[in-house]
Amino acid sequence: MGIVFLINEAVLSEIKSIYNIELLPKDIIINETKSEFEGDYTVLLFGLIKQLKTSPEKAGKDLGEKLVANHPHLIAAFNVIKGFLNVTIADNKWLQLLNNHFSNIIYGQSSITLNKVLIEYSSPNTNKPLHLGHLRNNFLGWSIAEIFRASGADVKKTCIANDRGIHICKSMVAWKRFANEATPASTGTKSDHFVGDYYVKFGEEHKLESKQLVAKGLSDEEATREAPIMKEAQQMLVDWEAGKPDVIALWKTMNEWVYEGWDVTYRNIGSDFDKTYYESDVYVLGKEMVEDGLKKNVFYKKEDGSVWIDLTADGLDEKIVQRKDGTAVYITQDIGLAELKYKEFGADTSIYVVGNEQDYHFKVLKLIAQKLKIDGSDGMHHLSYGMVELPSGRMKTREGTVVDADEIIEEMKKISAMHTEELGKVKDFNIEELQQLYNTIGLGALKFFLLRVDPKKKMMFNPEESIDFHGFTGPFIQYTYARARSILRKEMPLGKNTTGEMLPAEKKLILELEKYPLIISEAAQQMNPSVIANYVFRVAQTFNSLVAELRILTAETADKKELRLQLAQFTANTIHSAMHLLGIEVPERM
RNA sequence: GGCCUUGUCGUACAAUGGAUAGUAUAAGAGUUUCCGAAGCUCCAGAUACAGGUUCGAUUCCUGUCAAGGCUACCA
Repeated sequence: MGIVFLINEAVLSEIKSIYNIELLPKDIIINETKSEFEGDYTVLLFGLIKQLKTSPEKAGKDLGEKLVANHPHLIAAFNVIKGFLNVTIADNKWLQLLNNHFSNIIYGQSSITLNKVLIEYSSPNTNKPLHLGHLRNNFLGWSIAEIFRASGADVKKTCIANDRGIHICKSMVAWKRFANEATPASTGTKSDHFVGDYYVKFGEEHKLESKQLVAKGLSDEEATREAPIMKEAQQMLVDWEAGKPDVIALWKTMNEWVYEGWDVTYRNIGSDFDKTYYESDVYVLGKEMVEDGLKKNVFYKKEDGSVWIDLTADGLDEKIVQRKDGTAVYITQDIGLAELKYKEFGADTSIYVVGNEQDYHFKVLKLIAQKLKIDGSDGMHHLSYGMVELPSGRMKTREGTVVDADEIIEEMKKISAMHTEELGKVKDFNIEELQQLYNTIGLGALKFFLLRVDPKKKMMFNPEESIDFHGFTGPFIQYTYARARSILRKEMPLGKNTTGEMLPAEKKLILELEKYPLIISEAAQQMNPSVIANYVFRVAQTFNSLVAELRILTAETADKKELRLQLAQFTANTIHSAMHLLGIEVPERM
């Protein structure tokens, strides 16, 4: 049991004995005591005084006295300032908690109800390589899965490859027009980048043709629609759905190129999936469900043959679910996929990790799923994350401001190599060990940078100065781990119980370490890895302060040495575990 | 225009309605005969604006201003 829980329990029982009032655990608010005040934890009394019919000062005094008298093993002292009851935890309690952690707790494992969670993440379009925004998605999805797993859930991960649609047709049209049968192999280009280059080419050509049409007197909007290359792409989508052999063949080839390139990137960043769905497979099911929805009168057909849903009663608009030419739109596949995923995984909670520009889309999707009575639709949850922005604003393919995933990863490794060589602490490493280390540090820096911010918020990425290796960063935490391990390589704790008074630095670290299980459940509840990132940083900081202030291997007494060795080990274990929840590895030396 | 999000030290990020609003960076001052200086210590510096709700508001509500997103028979 965590310390906060124990205090809560004690306060509840004393309130009952003094005032004869039964309160619930959630009625008691307990915070950490601010460092300027005496004490470890603070019970807030303001919210209680109405029910207790007394003043905050009186309630604090009465409660404090009872707590110390009746729970001496837990609470050693108290003081009351205004409506704040500050309590000091008994030194022996800290030691007991520490030892419990050593013997009982397996990190990252707790025993909440075992519910089934399905996480869909990554889900890129097959017309270009992955960029920085995808990385935020991938790191978030992977981390959330791990955090849920640590909270006791049965987690599966899926990916939907958006492998059909106008976007891939654009790359295909441009390739047909301009490539002259070139291939990734013939040009020596990473294959997903190769396909992406033609997507960019399409955009350039489209802009050119639109301009010409505007010169002929068309409006911007008309020109955009009527440009021959756009018409060509639209025709290709119709041909694709009709199964025209040469279109299908080209589509298969170009998609294969993209998958081949992604595989490399996914392996690099550690993304993995229990199952990958393909839009080209599931859109058919989606269309069947549109038929079904028409029969159920959930959808309706307009005169031109397009199919719609009217969501005005729910405060939203009318939304198209199938075009007049009979082809599927974006949301059609998601309707089919929702049904399919429930059939195959039966998850009560189904999380979609998708950017917040699709907030509306997912609101609509959930409503449609509920109206169609798709199983599990009530458990659908959009984990909506903010864009990664550059100092120049949003990343734009056309303006060439996209930060490419492969490039940034390479860049991070290079910087890691540079720093490592400068410090010269691992001169005995061989080439493979060095490569492994640069990979660990570089990816660690990148992942930590993207995960340390609340997912809901947009975040800034400044290529020049964003990725730092000092302060609130992955490498700082990795460094702290290596430092703790270095001490432990010299001597391991014996695992004995120790006695004696706690010094402030020791107590601070224990207080931090003791919270870990609580932090995991908070992160799971909020679906927010930044909770873990902030926590593990505080642990590292606190440990470093202790190391600077106190001696471990040459401690004043044998008991102090044992205690601090245990703290070093506990710190290392916690860092290792918490960083794993973020998908970040930690090196023994760096 | 309508709908949704977000405005916190120079910069990047924190703060279930609680004490003097934290942290990191950059700037300034220290700190290596002693367990790893990618560290540690000290020093400065911010809640867009105006109201409201209450014992108490960065947090909740309203308005103004600012930024971003959605408002496609794109995905």
